Amino acid sequence: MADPGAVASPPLQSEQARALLRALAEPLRLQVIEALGSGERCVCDLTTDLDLAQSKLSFHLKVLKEAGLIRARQEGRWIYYRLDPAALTALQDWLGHLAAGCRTPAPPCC
Amino acid sequence: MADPGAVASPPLQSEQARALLRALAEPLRLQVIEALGSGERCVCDLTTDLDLAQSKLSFHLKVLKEAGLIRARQEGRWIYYRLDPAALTALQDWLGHLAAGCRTPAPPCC
DNA sequence: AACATAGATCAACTAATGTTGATTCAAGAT
DNA sequence: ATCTTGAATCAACATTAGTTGATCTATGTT
Repeated sequence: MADPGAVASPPLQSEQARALLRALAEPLRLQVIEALGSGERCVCDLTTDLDLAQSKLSFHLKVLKEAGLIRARQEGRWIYYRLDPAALTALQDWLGHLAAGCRTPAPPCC
Repeated sequence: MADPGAVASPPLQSEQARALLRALAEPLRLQVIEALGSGERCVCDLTTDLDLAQSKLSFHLKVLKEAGLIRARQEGRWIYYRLDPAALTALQDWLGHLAAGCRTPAPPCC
C-alpha cells in the first residue's frame, strides 16, 4: 500500500506520522532502531546481538520496513537493514510544527 | 512522581523516548495532540470538537499527561490542557541523534 | 541434484490496550 | 445543605498487537 520510495519533503500528514510513531513505540523495535542508529546491520547480527527468536525479529523488521523507517538490501543470502534518515527527519519536522503553535492561550471555555 | 518543573536538556533515554512515542502513536491521542498543536483547550471543547465519549477522552488525556506530553491547568470547574513543547523538542533531539550515525556501512556479516 | 542455511510467512495462542456505561469526586450555584 | 455539572475512575468487555513453533522460499554448497 505505502510507497517506500516516496520521501516526504512536504510536511508529514498525521497518518504518516502515526505510522512512524507506532512502529517506533514498541520496545523490541526500538532496540532494533537504536542498534541501526550506529549503522547498517545484517539480520543475523541483530538476531544474536539482541538475542531474539528469528521469526520475532523478522516480524518486527517487517513492521519497521512497512512504516518506512528502515530499508533492506540483499547481498548473497544475507540481508542488511539500515535506518532511513529521511523518515526520521520527516518526523522531526512534524514535531517541530506541532510545537510551533502550542502556546496560544485557550479560548474562553463553554 | 515526575517533576513537572524539570526540562530534559540532556539527551532523552530510550525508555523516555518510548513513553512519548507510545503515547503519540494512538489515533485518538494524536487527534488530541494535533488539536492542542494550535493552542491550549478546555476538556469540554475537546470533547465536542473531536466528538468523543467523556470517559474515553479522559482516559487518553491521562495517558498523554503521564507521558509528559501535555499539562493540565484547572480554572474553576474547568480543566485546560496544553502541549508541553519541551517534550516535543526532546523527542526531536532524540530522533536527530539516531539519524546522525546511521550511515555507517555494515560490518562483514556472520 | 540433494543439502544446508538465512530469512519470511502463517496459524494458533497470549498478552496488552482501548471502549463502554456506571459511579465517584470536586467545584460552583441555588 | 442540596443540586448540578465537568471531569476522573472503575470493572467488564472487545479489539488489537505481539509471540511461538512450524513451514516455506531462496541462495549458496557439496
